[in-house]
Amino acid sequence: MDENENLCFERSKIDKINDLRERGMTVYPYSFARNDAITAIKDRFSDAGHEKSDEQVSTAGRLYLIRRHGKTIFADMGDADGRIQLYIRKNDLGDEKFDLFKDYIDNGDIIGVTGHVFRTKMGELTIWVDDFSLLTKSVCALPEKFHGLKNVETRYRQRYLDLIMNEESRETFRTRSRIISHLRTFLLDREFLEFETPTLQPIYGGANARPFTTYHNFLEQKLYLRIAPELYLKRLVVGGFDKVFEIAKNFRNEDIDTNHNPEFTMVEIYEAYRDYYDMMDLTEEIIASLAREVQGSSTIEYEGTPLHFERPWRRMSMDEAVREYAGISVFDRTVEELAAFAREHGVEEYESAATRGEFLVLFFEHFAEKQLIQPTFVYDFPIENSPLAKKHREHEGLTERFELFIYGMEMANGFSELNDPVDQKARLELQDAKRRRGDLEAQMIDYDFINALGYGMPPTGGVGIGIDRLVMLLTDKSSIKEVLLFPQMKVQQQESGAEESEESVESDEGNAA
RNA sequence: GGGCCUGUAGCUUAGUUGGCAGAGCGACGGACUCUUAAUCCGUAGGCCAGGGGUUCAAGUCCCUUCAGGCCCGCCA
Repeated sequence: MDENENLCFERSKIDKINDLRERGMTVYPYSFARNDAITAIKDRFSDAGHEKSDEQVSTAGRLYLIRRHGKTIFADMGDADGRIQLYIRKNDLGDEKFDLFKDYIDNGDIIGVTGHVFRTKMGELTIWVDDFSLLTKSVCALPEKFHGLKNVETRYRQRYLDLIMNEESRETFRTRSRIISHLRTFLLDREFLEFETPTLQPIYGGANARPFTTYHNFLEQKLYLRIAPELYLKRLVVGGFDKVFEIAKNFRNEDIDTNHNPEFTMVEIYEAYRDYYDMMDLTEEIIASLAREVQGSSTIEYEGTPLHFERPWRRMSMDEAVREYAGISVFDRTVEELAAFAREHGVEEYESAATRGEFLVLFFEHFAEKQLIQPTFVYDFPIENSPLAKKHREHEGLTERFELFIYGMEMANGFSELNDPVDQKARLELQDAKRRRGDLEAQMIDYDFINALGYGMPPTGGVGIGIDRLVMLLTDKSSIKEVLLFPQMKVQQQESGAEESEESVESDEGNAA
């Protein structure tokens, strides 16, 4: 083995494979007639006694723990959902077959077995093996059998190993799958249509964030990975699909931490003839339903804190939240008074705030956000940083926008969608001006989107729910990396060979010029 | 961007005021027909993340680079 390749291959296991092939054996066969999953066998034979069952079973899986006892072997075999013990005797298999197992089968190998089920003297449900076949030889050593794989970095970088070794990790991702599946069913049952809109977008929008940039060689044009599907889904509402959703991977070129990964999953939902109150109701229903589905209860525990999902949830305007947690109402004060208040209380970045609306957001984030532990909707955001939300029906300077906070984390964001094309044009022009002044996260103007609104979008409510954070909440994980199968990690430096040459990847900037 | 912490064999890890780098599992060889972290005997396996320094002597102290974790800031 070339040591520069940094492979986990083990000499002794490669040697075994060569021996087996010399003896005419197939080390990597094509299929196996597996009749039962392990959990099915355990269920079916739960009341088995010490006598072998009449019925023969056939199952397959990975060997986790082989215990050799001379002419007898015990082994634990596991598949996706369970483990079961195997009992193998020389008397039953014959010398040749038994020695084949004894000498050539290792922990980590995948085998198929046929046999009968019984319970050992110690009470363990076990397959008394009549015959086995090697289905896949593992050439890399499994981590330690008792402590398993603990190293966090390895668990993220080699998730397959994490999944092989850690049932807790498998359980987390099973739950993630169930959450997405249940979410989809929930919406389909309510006659929403699921669509897929472009991930590669010539103009990005729908959120304030820095994009990833790429280039299409044939079209000879710059493209962006979407930061949100919002503007495309609203085009569908214009087109007449009045209940739509997309479970979308979004991409944001920003920092990575325990709550952020450059690519993440969000469900965005739009329903015509609804407003933001309706979308709060819908969000509440969805998340409460998911909690019940996953935890079997409307109360879950997150980092030791019970969170209550029974409806209705607390709702407060941003102004109310600031009045309660900061003890000040921005609408009763001058901007100068607000700046003084901010300085007194150590509010970061207050120098750039010039309007009551901006102070409202600053104070909310500084005083209130982290305190919103139980599910809480905060609504009526200032117009300054909500360019896609409809103006408030009563309050000047505010929009009909809400966010949902749980355990201080932002979980969802929704609006009464802005459908006045003239207003939308003006708001995006404002964003564009900010962008041109160097605000890297301000939005571009998508004139085609404005034209779509020009044809008329019915009054519409929309909401986006962050799926990764929801999975964190429902699986009690404190890092987003624990709920992403393959979190983004920095590429590890290769031992630099002399022939190392940069693939001639064309740089975005160069091509975009 | 700031702070704190971590990196020792394939895995899990010990390593004292600086004094020969140790164990368990796994691997390899052997014994063992109801074990289950099986047990018992033996063998091999380490550039202590990389680089530099202090010292008679560095896993240990200092500087630096890399990777990772946690917290803060920033950000939907």
